[in-house]
Amino acid sequence: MSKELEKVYNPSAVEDKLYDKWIENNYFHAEANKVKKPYTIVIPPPNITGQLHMGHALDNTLQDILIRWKRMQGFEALWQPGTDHASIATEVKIVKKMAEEGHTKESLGREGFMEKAWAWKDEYGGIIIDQLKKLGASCDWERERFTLDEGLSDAVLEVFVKYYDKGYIYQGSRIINWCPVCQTTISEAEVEHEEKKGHFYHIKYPLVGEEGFLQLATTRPETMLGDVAIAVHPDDERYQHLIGKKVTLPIVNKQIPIIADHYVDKAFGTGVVKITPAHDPNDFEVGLRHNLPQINVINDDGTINSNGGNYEGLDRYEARKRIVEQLNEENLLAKVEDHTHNVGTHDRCNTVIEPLIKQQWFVKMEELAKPAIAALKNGTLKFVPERYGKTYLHWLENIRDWCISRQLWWGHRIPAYYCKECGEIMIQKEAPVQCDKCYSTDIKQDEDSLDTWFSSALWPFSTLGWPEKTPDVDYFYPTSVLVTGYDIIFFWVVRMVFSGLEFMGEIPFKTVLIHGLVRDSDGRKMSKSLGNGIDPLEVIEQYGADALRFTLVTGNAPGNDMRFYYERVEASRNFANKVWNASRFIMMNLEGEEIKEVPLSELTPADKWILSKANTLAKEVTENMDHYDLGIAVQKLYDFIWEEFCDWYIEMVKPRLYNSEDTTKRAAIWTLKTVLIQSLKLLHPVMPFITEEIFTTLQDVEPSIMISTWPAYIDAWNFEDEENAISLIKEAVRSIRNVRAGMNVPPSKKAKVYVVSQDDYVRQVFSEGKVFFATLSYASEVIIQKTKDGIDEDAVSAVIPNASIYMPFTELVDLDKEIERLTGEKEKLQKELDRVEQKLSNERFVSKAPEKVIQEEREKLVKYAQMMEQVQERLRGLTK
RNA sequence: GGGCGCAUAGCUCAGCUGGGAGAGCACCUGCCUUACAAGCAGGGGGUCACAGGUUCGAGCCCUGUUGCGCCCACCA
Repeated sequence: MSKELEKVYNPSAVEDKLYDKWIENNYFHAEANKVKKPYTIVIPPPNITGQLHMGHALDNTLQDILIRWKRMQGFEALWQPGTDHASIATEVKIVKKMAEEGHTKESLGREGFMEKAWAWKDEYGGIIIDQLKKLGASCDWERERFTLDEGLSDAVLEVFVKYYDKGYIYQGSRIINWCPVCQTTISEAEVEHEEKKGHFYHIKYPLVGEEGFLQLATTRPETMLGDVAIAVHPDDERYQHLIGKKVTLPIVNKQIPIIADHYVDKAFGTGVVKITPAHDPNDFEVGLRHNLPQINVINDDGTINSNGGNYEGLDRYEARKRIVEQLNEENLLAKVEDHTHNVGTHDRCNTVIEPLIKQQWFVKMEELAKPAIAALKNGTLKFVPERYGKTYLHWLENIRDWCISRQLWWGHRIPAYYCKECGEIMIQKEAPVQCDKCYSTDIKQDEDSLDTWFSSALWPFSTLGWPEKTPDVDYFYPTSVLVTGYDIIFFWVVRMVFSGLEFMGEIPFKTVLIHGLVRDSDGRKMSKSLGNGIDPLEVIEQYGADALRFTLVTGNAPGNDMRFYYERVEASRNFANKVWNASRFIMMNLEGEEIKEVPLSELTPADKWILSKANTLAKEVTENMDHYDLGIAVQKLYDFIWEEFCDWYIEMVKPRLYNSEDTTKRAAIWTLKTVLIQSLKLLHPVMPFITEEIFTTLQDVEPSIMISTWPAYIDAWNFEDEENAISLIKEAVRSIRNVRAGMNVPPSKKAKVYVVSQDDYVRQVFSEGKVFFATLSYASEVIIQKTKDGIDEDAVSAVIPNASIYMPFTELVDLDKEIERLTGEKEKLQKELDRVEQKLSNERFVSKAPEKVIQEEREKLVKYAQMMEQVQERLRGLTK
């Protein structure tokens, strides 16, 4: 009845099978359950345009680890999945595909377009979900949502109307960021500032009514077509006499006033600034202060409009070139300098954005930001690592109103209805049949749609059914933790927090776990344009999902970027294989019987030692996970399983397994199995597949490791004495191996090993561990005695605290080499002794350091002195 | 201009509230020991960027310096 595993772990042979099993058994499903405590994570909804990349792999691995862990801990663990319609990103793709089919948005019209768009969603929207499944994500797929589905759209309308009624949403003509390629507005957060090389054009504006010029510099000469003034600082002595006078605007040949405004920096350039309210955010403000006209000279597509006179129809950059030429011809161009400056670009398409004045919808942020700021300051909301709280605060404290309207079709259409008769604006969830005011039925809905983040801001509660009062909302909200990259704190985290506070009265999550970027092996960002991205699916195919997951959480602290390279994946894969083979070994030795509980009293010191270590491990791993120190937790698991369990315990136990007469054999088998299961459970959240495969093969009692119980610390498993005893034997084994290796003695060459100690306890420890001590130290025989009587003078020796070890080799040993080795040992010990003695003779140390630390130093002193004595004695014996 | 982070072994990185410097990979030596050569045993290798300070004690705390990196910001 004992089962067997394949010789080498083959992930692709088991992963899909196990995932299907989990799904079939509904293990991922969570429901409001009053008996249990909820633990909730909402997935950062991937774009339906997306393919799984390393960033997703990391983000979702972290979430899956937390969810699987909490599920095992007995929480009702919900991982809420779904996807985002990603309005602009998706619309771009849809339009592109339509173009290939010979269609445009205009030719299809809004309805036709939406049909195509939904078809596109049906075809591609599920790809990334399938990819997440390959990773092992234990989302509750029954609950999968989409930001444009009915319920979530209802939430969006509800929120829009409530904000509007409260006066938080308003429509206004403001200067906004316009993308001439995407032909839509974008929010502040979507503008990326790139340092670009450009020019500084110094232009002379002739004074009106007197000789001379005012010289100023600009990086965008084409905007001068829309200049309405030039400004100087009110206190600038150079220009005092000119304030209130006029200059002639070159090219346009129009007189514009010279005004004074504090916005101008006297020290920068000539201290003179051209004012173009329609195309610069600062100038816009200046224009408002001075009641200046706004002259728009740029069309939506980035060409010059009819206000640009001869330049009408030219692209903004062509116009720039020609305007500079004309200025030069007219001797009004003083000079052109090279100049690198920050240029705002659209984060989606990299186009230089154009500030334009347009009628748009905005969310007033001041009041909404206040509670979100307070939540962080009073500690209800926490960031891990903490420093990202500062990023969050800084953004909120300087927040500007949020431009939410987009000139796109793929998204939530703004629920604003205009009466064509009287111009009344009606904001309501359902389209009105007639005008509230004049009862006309000639009503038109606003053409614009909402920023995609408007709907994802509601994700933590809209996915649970809000605005309906569902039991799920009650039970699962607020969620427990949000896992995301630092790059979307502004876009998403901030907006979820203020939305949650506003509509639910509670923060949407207690903790935000921030992770960094996965970079390539040279530290570069993985990107499509560089072509340096690594496909997680390929890694999974080649090494297994567990190896990928393990790699992504190893050797990394929260919030830090990491480099991805295959050597690390190989190391993870090797670890998986190690676990696999250790399990295989144990199963081979189960002897086909179900091992019944063995009383702890029947365990040998070695058994108790590993059990005690496994017990401590459970405690520490749990603590580390509590603090989101997953990297540390994983490191501990790795060390324990590979070193303590495989390299030491399994080797210790072999002689007992191979000896059918050994009375402690059953205890060994029980311990092997118990510790293995404990290790598998602790490892399961990180490596779900391999642990499940082994767990279910190993035993028939429990159907799945993922619904088994997370190991708790057990007092009865704490064996301090045995830990000390085994660590003494380990030290002896290590020093014997060290000595043998130093003399090039092959393992096949066995030797008698004498353990000499005056200490009764030490002799007892070795005598209890005699059998495995012999194997591990390549001994033909182990003799434990109180004195060195009868031991060959030429025997090679090793020293451990309170005992000397002698190995008489039958062949000639190089005595000089032995003396050299012992001398080296002596020097090392002397150094340690000096250090400890110096410390202990320092009065201030003895009087100020904690008692525990002092005691430790004293113990070291005794130990080293004792070892020193043995080494010296040994040296005397050899050199006389 | 403001904020934040990083600088630890040849490489990539851990190092929790300060108490004798760690891992993986690479390197050197020896092993096909009946779980695993994707392995076993042993080993070399670090003025923890620099300079001060606090402390009995600093990789860790404070100040400053240098070099990288990121974020934010309206200097035309």
